Amino acid sequence: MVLVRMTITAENSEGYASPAGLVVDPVVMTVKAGELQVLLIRSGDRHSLPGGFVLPDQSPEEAVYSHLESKTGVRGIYLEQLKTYATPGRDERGWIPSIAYIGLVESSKLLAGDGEWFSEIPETAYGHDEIITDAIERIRGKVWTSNVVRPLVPEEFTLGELRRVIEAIVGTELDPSNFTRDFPNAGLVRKTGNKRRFGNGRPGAAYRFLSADPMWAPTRR
Amino acid sequence: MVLVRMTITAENSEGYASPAGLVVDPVVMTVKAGELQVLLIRSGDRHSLPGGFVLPDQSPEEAVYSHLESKTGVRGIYLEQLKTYATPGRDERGWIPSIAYIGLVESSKLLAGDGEWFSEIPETAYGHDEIITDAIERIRGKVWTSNVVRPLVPEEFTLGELRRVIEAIVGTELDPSNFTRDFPNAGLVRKTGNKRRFGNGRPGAAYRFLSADPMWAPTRR
DNA sequence: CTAATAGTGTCTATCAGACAATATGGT
DNA sequence: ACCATATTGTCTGATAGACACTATTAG
Repeated sequence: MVLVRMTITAENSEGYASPAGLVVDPVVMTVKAGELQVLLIRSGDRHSLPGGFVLPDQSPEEAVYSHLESKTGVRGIYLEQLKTYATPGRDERGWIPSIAYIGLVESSKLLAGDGEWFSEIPETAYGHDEIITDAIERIRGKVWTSNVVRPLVPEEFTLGELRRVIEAIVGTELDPSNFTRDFPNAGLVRKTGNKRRFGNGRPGAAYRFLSADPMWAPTRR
Repeated sequence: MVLVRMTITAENSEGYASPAGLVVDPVVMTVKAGELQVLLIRSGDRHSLPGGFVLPDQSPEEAVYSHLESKTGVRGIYLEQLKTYATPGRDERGWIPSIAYIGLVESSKLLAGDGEWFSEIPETAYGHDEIITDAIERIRGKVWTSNVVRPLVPEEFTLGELRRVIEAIVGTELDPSNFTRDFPNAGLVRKTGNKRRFGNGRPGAAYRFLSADPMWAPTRR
């Protein structure tokens, strides 16, 4: 039995074969039910990242925000370039490099019905499972020294609230007292002066992230 | 006066405009004369990274090694993907995304006459100066916690020798005694038992990197 | 009362920066 | 003798992990 596939091809004005297209794929993650989850859309009988083709004269950033919004309703988030995947055969449609991006968003920001959150990665199209694995690794590395998790907590939050989110991302439990002592020293958050209740226990001091824009903790050598 | 340019275009078998090509650009750096230097080739009246087009059915990695070797004679090095640059207008030849790579190599490995080392970045073509800036930042971040600098020292080296190389990369002086005390603790090198002279002073213990393959220091949280 | 969350304190081990002092080679 | 490199040691302050203990709220 022979497997037949339709592949797209392309040729440039000099007569050489060229990529059939350029796609962008956002790996958008959230923390929901105490777990790190990834935003995927249905793609035939499998699932895929909510990306798509870049148009001529469009920057990859424009394209990735546009596909993400039209397919899932997620907008106004920060996406950072992760890596480009262009191994031959990765995309069965043809020679189509994919530039992957990462971002975090509150799970409630999902508006359109096409997107769904997954904590276990289902079968994916276009080799998207490798991209997701890389994305999780990258996000884990940035949690301690940058304000990446900001979109996952309210404007004001307690340190316990923040700790639960970080625990979900890194996948391990953290000592609450050490976390309260140490995290504020990273220079990413400040006390607001307000109190805030999280769960049933004693209300705690409310904190804010210093900046809504991407920011690294000071004093990394 | 109107500036006229030939631009390459492409169309795929579905009738849509597609990238005119895909290029790969290696940022190969060395330490020479106590300075971090970048390998560039002449490109008309400017300079550029020794990269080029990816062929159909070729992986970007194959392509980047092949262009690097044919243009500069540099071979057998490790290249790591840095970032992809695809802003419209970046490459005046047309819609041509560039996947950039980084690598380090001993300056003596340059064989072909087309390549040259630069410590000050000259005027570059195709927006390559931005790529070079990003590459330098990335390499500086990896020096402490990985064995990236291995290609820049002999098989066996003294800690002072290694320190000079790292100083050149990060651009600051390091305390010799603290460096000898601390660097071996990172778990990337081991004493060989031999002695080695570097410069005119007292001979020191010779060290080797544990692995020739890319490796991170253990115990990063 | 108990359970849940918040916060302080304490102890120890490790690490980083500054820097003194000594050791071993060349010229 | 003097310079360059190598190495050990010492001090101090910061940091991280483990963990005891207290504080404040809901139910």
